[in-house]
Parts: sequence; C-alpha cells; structure tokens
Amino acid sequence: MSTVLVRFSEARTRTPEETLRKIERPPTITDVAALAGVSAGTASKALNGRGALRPETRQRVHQAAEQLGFTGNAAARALGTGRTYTVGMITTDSIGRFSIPLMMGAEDALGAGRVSVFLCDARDDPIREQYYLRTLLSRNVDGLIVTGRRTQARPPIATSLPVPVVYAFISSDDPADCSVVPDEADGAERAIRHLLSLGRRRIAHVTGPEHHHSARVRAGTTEDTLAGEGLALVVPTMFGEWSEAWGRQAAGILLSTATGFDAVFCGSDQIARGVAETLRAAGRHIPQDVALVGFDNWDVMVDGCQPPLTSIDMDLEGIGRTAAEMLLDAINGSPVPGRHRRPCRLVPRTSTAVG
Amino acid sequence: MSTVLVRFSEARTRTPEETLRKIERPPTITDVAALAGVSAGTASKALNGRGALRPETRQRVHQAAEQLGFTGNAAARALGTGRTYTVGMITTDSIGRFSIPLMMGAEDALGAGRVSVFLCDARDDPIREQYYLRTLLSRNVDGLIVTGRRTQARPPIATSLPVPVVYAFISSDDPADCSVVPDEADGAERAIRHLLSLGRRRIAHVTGPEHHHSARVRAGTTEDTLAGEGLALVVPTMFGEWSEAWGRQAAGILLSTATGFDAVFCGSDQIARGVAETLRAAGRHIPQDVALVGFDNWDVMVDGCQPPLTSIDMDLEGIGRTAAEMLLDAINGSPVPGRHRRPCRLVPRTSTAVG
DNA sequence: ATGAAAGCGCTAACAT
DNA sequence: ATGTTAGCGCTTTCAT
Repeated sequence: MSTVLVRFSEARTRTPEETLRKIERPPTITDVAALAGVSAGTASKALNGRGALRPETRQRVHQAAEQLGFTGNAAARALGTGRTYTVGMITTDSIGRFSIPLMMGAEDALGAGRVSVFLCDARDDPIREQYYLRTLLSRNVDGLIVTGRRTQARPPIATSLPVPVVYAFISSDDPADCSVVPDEADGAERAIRHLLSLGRRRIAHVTGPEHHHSARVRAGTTEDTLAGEGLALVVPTMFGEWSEAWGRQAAGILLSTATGFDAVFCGSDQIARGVAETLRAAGRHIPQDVALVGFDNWDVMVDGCQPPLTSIDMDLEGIGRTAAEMLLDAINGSPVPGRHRRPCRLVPRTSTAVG
Repeated sequence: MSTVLVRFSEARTRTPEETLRKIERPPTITDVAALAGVSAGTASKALNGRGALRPETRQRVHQAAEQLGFTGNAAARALGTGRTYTVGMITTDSIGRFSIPLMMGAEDALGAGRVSVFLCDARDDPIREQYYLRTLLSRNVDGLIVTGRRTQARPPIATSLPVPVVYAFISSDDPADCSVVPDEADGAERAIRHLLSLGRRRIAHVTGPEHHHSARVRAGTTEDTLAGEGLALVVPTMFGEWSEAWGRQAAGILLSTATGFDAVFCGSDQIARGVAETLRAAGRHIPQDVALVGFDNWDVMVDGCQPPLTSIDMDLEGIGRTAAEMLLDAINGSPVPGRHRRPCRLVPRTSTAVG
C-alpha cells in the first residue's frame, strides 16, 4: 500500500535530487504547485492571472515558480488551448537584402508580443513553399507572414487557410488578402519633387528591366510627375538591369547624347552608384553639374558612393513591423484586409546638396 | 442511450460535414483511424512505421491519411515524445550580411532533416539573449545554434543547458563547446600565396581595426606567411576601419609613400574596393601595376569593383550547414565537441588576372 | 496483428 | 478561494 503511494507521489512531483538535476527534467506546473502547497489548477490560475485567488496565494505560487525556474511547457499549453504563440514567416525568394529588414521588423514586433517566429526559406520554389506551408500548419502556427523580393502581386499562397496571412513587401493578387507594401509611386514622386525643388529641369531616369514591376511603376510615376509640371524626361526612361555596370553604361550613353541633363533619378542605389562613377570620371561634378538620387537607401551603397547618395527609403523594417502588427490583430480577431501602401521617405545626402 | 452513443462518436471522430470544413478543425489521427477502420494506436504505428502490422492495413491507413490531408499535431506529438523537431537559432548580433548565409545554410540542413527553425535576433543585447534562451527552452527546442558577426570567442550562452548547442561563425570560449568557424588564417595565407604565385613581392596589407579579432588574425598570418618566404610587408599592416572610405584613404597614404608596391591584400572587400578606386584614379592599373585581393567574397562588392575583385570566401553557408549537421548529430546522441575550423577558398577574378 | 488504456503538462469547467 | 477532473492529440506499453 505505502509503496503504491510513494510511486504515485513520484509520478506527480519529484524528489529533491531530481529537482536539482533540472537538466534532466524541467520543472512542471505540478512541481510549482507542490512547492507552493496548492493544486496544479490553482497554480495555473495564479501564473496566468485568472480566477479568484488570495493575493498571498498568488504571491506564493509566483515565488515557487521563480525558485524552480519554471517556464511552462509550450507544447502542453498549445495542446490545451489551441494557441501556440507562434507564427510562420515564409520568404518566397531567398533570404536577401530586402528580406532581412522585413524579417527583422516582423520579428521585432512579434517578439514584443511574446510570439516566436518559424523561419522558412522557400527559395522561389513552389514545391518548397507548399512543403513549408504544410509543416507550419501542422505546427499549428497562429498565423503566417509571407515575404519576398519582388513587389509584384503574386497568387495567394493558399486558399482558405485555417489561420490569417499577411503579405509583407510582396502582395497577394487577391485584393481581399492583407498585404503591406511600399508605395513605390510615392517614392518616385518624392525623388522627382526633390530634384525639381533644387531647380533641376533636365532630368534623366535610369532603372531596371522593363518587365520588372518596380521599374515600371517608378518610371511611370516619374514621367507622370514631370508631366504634371509640364515637363518631360530629357530622354525616355532607360531600362536595363539592377546593376552598377548598367549604371556606368547608361551614364556613358547619357554623356554621349547631345542632350544636356542636370539630374539623374535612378531606380536603385546600385545603378546610381554606377552612374556616379562614370560621371565623375568624365569630369562632371555631383551635385553641382548633375544631381543624383537613388532608390533603396542601402547603407553600403549610399555611403560608398562618391559623393554620398541621396536616396529613397522604403522603410522595409517598418513594413515588416506593420505586417506583424496586422497579423497579431488578425489573430486576435480584428483583421484589416486589403492592400496597405506605406509611404517612402527621401534621405538627402551630398549628391543633391544645394550649392 | 442511443443519443449518448452518437454524442460519444461525435467527440471521437466527426461528421462528414465537419470533415469538409477542415478549416475549422484539422483532421486528427482518430479521424484517420476511423476512416481506415482501425484504432488510433494502430494508425499511429502505421504512420510511423512501427509495430507489426499487416501491409494491407498500413496501406489503408496511409491512404486514409492522404485522403484527409492528415499532417498530425506537432504539439501533441511533442508532448508525448519530448521531441519537438525544432531548433532555435539565435543571432547575437543583428541579422546582417554575415548572418544571412549562415542562417540559410543552417536552415537548409535542418529543413532537410524535417526540423523547423525558430529565429531570434538578440541585437547584441544580453538581456534579449537570455529572454530568447528561456523562450526557446520553454518551447522545448531540441537544440540551439548560436551565430553572430564577430569571429572572436564569446562566453557560452549558458552553462549546463538541457539541449545541445552549436556555435556557428562565432565560437564559445569554452573549448569543450562545439563551434564551427572559418579558418581566417588559412584565408589570409591563401591570399598571400596567390599574390606570391603571381610574382608579387612588394605587398601591402590594409585592414580593419586592430582591436578586431579578424583583423589581427588575418594580419598576423599575412606577416608570418611572408616571413616564411623571407619577405615582409612594404609597410606595416595598416589598421583602420571596415569601410570603403578607409580603403581610399589608405591607398592615398600608400601612393604618397616613397615605397613602391605591386600588390595589396585587404581585410575586406569594402576596403579593397576603396583601394581600387583611389589607385585607378591615380592612374595605377589593376592588376598590371598592382594586384588586389579582398576578403569576404561579397557579391555586390566584388562585382561592383573595377576591375572585378579576387577575394577570399569563408563559405559561410557551408559553415551554417555544417553547424546544423553537427547539431543534428548532437541531438541524436553523437556530439562532436570542440572548435572546428573550416578552410577558406580563393576566388580569382580580374584584379589578380595574369597578363 | 490489432485494440485498449494510460499518460505527456497544461488549462478550464465544475465542485466544494 | 481552492481542489478535482476531464480532456487536448498523440505515442506507447500491455492485453488480447
């Protein structure tokens, strides 16, 4: 009889020796309850601030938990409540320059909400994407953030998911989905208005491939904004690639063209840097002869450029943070569907400094 | 009576209508078992390839699982088995250029092992680090990967953890801990031997801050390797910062020094790029007059550089992958303690092209 | 070869 | 105000 009792007790709590070797078995709420001299249910209430407990009891339980270094078993909690305090973040493209600040922003907002993030890199592979999606769902994530490199709308990652999804930077082509994207048109407009405010009127635009959504949007707005002032680009938008090499090449073309120009707005900082290099080599002074504005505000590029480059910042970290906050809202029952455009910011540097 | 029976059945399986709305409740193993006409225990064995089952039964269960899109509840599995098939990845510094390939490599190896990754960015803040550590432990991760930007050894993230830890890129200063690090000395030696093989004998070395571990290691090996050939740097190692600006400045100093030089080994690609720019502006031809080698093999820098830059690649992705594999080994009971140095690779480009 | 039952740690109804 | 109990979904003995 007494043997049976001892056995039972061992199964519910643990001996002091066992408690010391907490490496072997982390403390459970039953251990905490035993130490505080209450039941497991009461301990749970105390720890979660629920139920009606004597303050003194609550205190005692917290103390016991502290003493034991109790953190709770997430799996057990999840199993009971159905909530895991976990979200999945899928980068459809590889983790890269754009994904990082997005992820950092999201991770920041989620971490503050005591939510952990599963990281998945789908490498632009639909198979991997679906694999990760299933994995995340079987892990009962409370929600999903989908990010990627291209701003172009993409098909939804799935239809009728059991959890909310927010797209960050990229957007779903279903307008009912929640997407947080940079307002690239706003960015382009800011760049042009900035150049106009400096008195520049003979502006060129060098950007990425015409088939690229961002390049088209930025170019379109550039032309429209100028047209709104009764102006036009000195030469039609120069589409090419997102590289310094193209920037150099484009600047060469501009220089050899008879048309004069006093400013270049570039679709990326890399392009701008290439342009700067070639212009300087040709003896043009920046910003005196030619003012230069880039896009992305990528630190190594804007700082490495000579002179330091004025650029458009899409606030990727803010987009990631906003997306995460919207996801938390959706998880808590207040979804904010639709595509949310966030304004850009112009960061002035020497390449457009007056004088 | 019959009512009671129906209720019971509803609680265990579900009606066809419910099964269709799998958005509301994902299929459980009980559903699968019911559909296959077996018990939950049998279904579990079939799905996990355990126990002694008739092949036909196994087949039937798998089919049912397939049909229902059964993925299993990770929390429930974890609660029972104690294994979560998750690991935590903590970047001690912010997620940045170095962390990305490390994380990608690790994520790649872990994903292949059906293990999911919790991402944590501790932002160089010990408080955050400990917070994340506790969070991860309460989530019962099976192991931890600790990464960071600096290669210098750091104190262990904790003593006597209940799960294995592998340090990637950074290393623990406890030699018993498992760390996977780049062999920076190897990298520096490769750079110097490459320059020597081109017949260069008047070599300069421009690098980052002297207090920085990587800068010191690379400089030390540079000098030792030359000394081994009876040579010395044309001027003492030039310590500065990890920036293009310092590269430009250092090149200026080199040019104004009476001493001639026919090669520069730089501690980073950014520095090398700055050096290249100033040398070219001064009319020195690369590689004819001066051969140039960088460090990091950072795509945007080596490609943007004129001419394209020969560089040392630390294979960060490989380090991340190796670290993850070692962690999986440790989780499976075969730890490989100690600091593991991985060789670097020289990637030749135009900046050291012969002729 | 298969089923029944216990239990992982926690929370939430329900008792007291 | 606190204790008791019943599950959450799965795995794993132990019966049969």
